[in-house]
Amino acid sequence: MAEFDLSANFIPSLHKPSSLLPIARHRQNLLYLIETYPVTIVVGQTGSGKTTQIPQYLEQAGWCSDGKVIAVTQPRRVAATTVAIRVAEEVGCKVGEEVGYSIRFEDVTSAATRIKFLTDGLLLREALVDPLLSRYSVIMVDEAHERSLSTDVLLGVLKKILKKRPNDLRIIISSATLQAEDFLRFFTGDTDLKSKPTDSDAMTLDDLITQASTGAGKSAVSGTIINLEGRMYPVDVLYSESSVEDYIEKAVQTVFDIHTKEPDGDILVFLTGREEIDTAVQAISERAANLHPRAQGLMALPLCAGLSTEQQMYVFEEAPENTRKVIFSTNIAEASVTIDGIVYVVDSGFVKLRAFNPLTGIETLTATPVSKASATQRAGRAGRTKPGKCYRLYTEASFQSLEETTVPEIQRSNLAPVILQLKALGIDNIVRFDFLTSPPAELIIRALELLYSLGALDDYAKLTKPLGTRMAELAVEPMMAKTLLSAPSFNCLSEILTIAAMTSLGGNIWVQPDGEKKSMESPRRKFAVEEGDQLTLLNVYQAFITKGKKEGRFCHDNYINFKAMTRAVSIRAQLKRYLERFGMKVEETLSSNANKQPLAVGGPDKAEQIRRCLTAGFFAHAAKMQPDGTFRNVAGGTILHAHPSSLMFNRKADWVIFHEVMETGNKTFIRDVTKIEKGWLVEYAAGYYKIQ
DNA sequence: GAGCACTGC
Repeated sequence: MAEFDLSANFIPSLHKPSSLLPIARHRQNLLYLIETYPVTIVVGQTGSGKTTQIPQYLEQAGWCSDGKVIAVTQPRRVAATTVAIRVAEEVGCKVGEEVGYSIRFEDVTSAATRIKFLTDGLLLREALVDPLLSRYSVIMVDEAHERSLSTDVLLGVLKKILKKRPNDLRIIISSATLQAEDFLRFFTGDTDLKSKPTDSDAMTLDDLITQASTGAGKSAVSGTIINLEGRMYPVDVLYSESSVEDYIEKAVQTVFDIHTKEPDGDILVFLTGREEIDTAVQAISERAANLHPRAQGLMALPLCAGLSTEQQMYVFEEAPENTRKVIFSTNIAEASVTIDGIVYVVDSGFVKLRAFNPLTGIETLTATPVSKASATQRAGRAGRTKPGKCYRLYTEASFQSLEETTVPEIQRSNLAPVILQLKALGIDNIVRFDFLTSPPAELIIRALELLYSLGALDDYAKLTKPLGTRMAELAVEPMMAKTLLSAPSFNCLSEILTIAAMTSLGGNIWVQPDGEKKSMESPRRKFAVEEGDQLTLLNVYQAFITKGKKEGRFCHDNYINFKAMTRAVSIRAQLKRYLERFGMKVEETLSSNANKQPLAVGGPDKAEQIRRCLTAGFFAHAAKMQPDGTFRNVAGGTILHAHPSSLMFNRKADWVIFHEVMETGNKTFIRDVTKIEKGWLVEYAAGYYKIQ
C-alpha cells in the first residue's frame, strides 16, 4: 500500500542548490507582482523550485512581520512533509522552527513557525476555527491543476475570504499552463480576459504591470499570471498507426521494441490496475528469457498503491549491470510518485476513475480514456533527466478526440461531506457558492437529501445544532459521523469508535504476502464474528491492542498490516478527543472483554446494540439477501454482491447494512457488511423509508 | 466463489 510515510526517499534527487534554480532570476518580478496583486498564478514545472523558493523569498521580503505566517498547501501528505524538510534544510533550521509542516496526526510547527506546509484539507479545517484564516499573510495553493476535491473547495473559500481581506491577504496559485487562465478568471471574475501566460524573461516590468491590470476594471480583485519555466527536456511523441485492440499485449510488444532498438534508458508503462500490471509483468518475465543470453537484460517491476511500501521501493533501485528496467504502473506515477532515469514512456491511454452516480447513490470505478492534459503529463515523465520518447498506444486522431482536462473530482463525487463542511463554514447557499466549476445539480440534491435524512440539516437546509455542527467537525463521512453521535444512546460508544477508525482505513487491514492467496482466509476467519464485518473489525482491533502491539509476530502471523493498525489507533484517539470535546463520556470497555471466548463483543446484547447503532447511521445502505446469495437494495432495482473480502460473501443473511458500495467491471460490490433486523430500519429511519 | 486508480480531515 502507498502509505503516508513513503518518506523522503522519493524526492532528494531533485535537490539542486537554490541559486542555480531557474526561478532565482524571477525573484524581483515575483515579489513585485505578489506585492501588487491580490492573486498571482504561478506557472512552472515540477523542479522549477516554485514550491521551495517562493515562500523563502516572501519571508525574506517581510511578509511574516507582525507574527504572520505563510501557508503553502499540498494535495498530499508526503509532499507537505518532504518539502518542509527540504526548505528547513535550506533555511538552516530544524523542521518545526521557522519552517514547519502540519498534516493530520502530525503538527510539526511552533510559535516560531513562519513558513508552514500543510495539506489543503487541513487548511480547510483550520477555517472552521478561524474563518478568515487571519494568521496567514500569504496562502499558496500548490498543484492546483490537479483539482482535488479539497483544493477546489479551498479555492472557493479563499475567494470569499479575499473579499473580506482585500488588502492584507495574498493568494498564489501554482498551476500547469493549461489551466492558468481559468484560475485567474475565477478570482478576477473577468470572463473576457484575453491575457496569455507571461514569459517574464521576454517582458519588462512595465509590460508585466500592464498585462496584470487587464481585467481589473470589472471586479474588485486583480491578478496576474507569471510563467517561470518551459519544459525541461523535449519528448518525442509517437502514435500508434492503427487502433489498438489489446493494449496490454501492445504495451508488452512496444517494450520489447524499445528494448531491442533504442538506446539505454528505463521504461515507464501506464496501465489502469493491478491485474493488468501483473499480467504485463509476467509476460515480460516469460519472454525476456528468450532474449539472446548475451543481450542486455530486461527487468519488469510493478508499481501501484496496493503494494506494500517495501514492494514499491524496488522501482527506485538501480537496475543490475547490463539490465534495463521497465516499470508497469497505475496513475500513481503520473503525479504522486516520481522515478528518475525514465527515458521512455508507454501510455495505454486509459485510467481508472471514480465517479458517483447521483441517481443510484453508487460509486463506480471504471477504466476511462485519459484527458489530453493527463496524456501530456504522462509524456513529460520521459523528459525529466534527458530528451525522451513517449509511445501512445492510440492513434493521433484518438488523441485529438480526448477531453482537454480530466473532469474535476467535485463534478463526480459524493458531495455530502463537502456540503456539510461548507455549511459548517457558514456557507448556506450551496447552489450559489462560487465553485471553480460547479458540480451538477443532481449531485448537490442527492447530498442534501442524505444530510437531511441523517438529521444534519433541517427543513430549511440549515445545519442542525448540535447534531449537524458536530457531524461536520468529525473527520469521518456523514453516515459514520451520525453513527458515532448516536452511539451513547445505544451504550456502545467505545466499540463504535473502534469500528469508525477501522472502516476509515478502507480495506488496508490485511496484507497479502507475495504469491500466497489461499492462506489468507483461515487467519482471517480466526477473527470472524457471525454478525458481520464491522464486528469482526472490532475483534481484530481488540486483539491488536491486547496482543499485537507488544508481540512483534502477532501481525505477521495473522496477516495484519501493522502500519494500518497503528493508524487506526491514531484515528480512534482523534475521534475520541472530538467526542469528549462535545461532552460525551467514552467508557472504554475493551479490558473487560479482552479475555472472553468467543473473542469480541461482550455478549449478545452488546453486539445487538452495536448493530442497531450502525443501522441508525447506515440505514440508507440497507439491502436484503436473495435466495441466490446476492443482495437487492431497498428500492429493489440493483443487484449487489458481497465483496469477496466480506464474511457475507459465503454466509446466509436476511437484511444487512453496508459501509461502502462500488461498481467495478460489471458487478456492484458491497463491503463491510453487517446483519440487521428489517424492523430496525423503520425504527431508526421511518421518514427515509416512507419517502421511498 | 473471486478482487480497488489515487488522495485527504
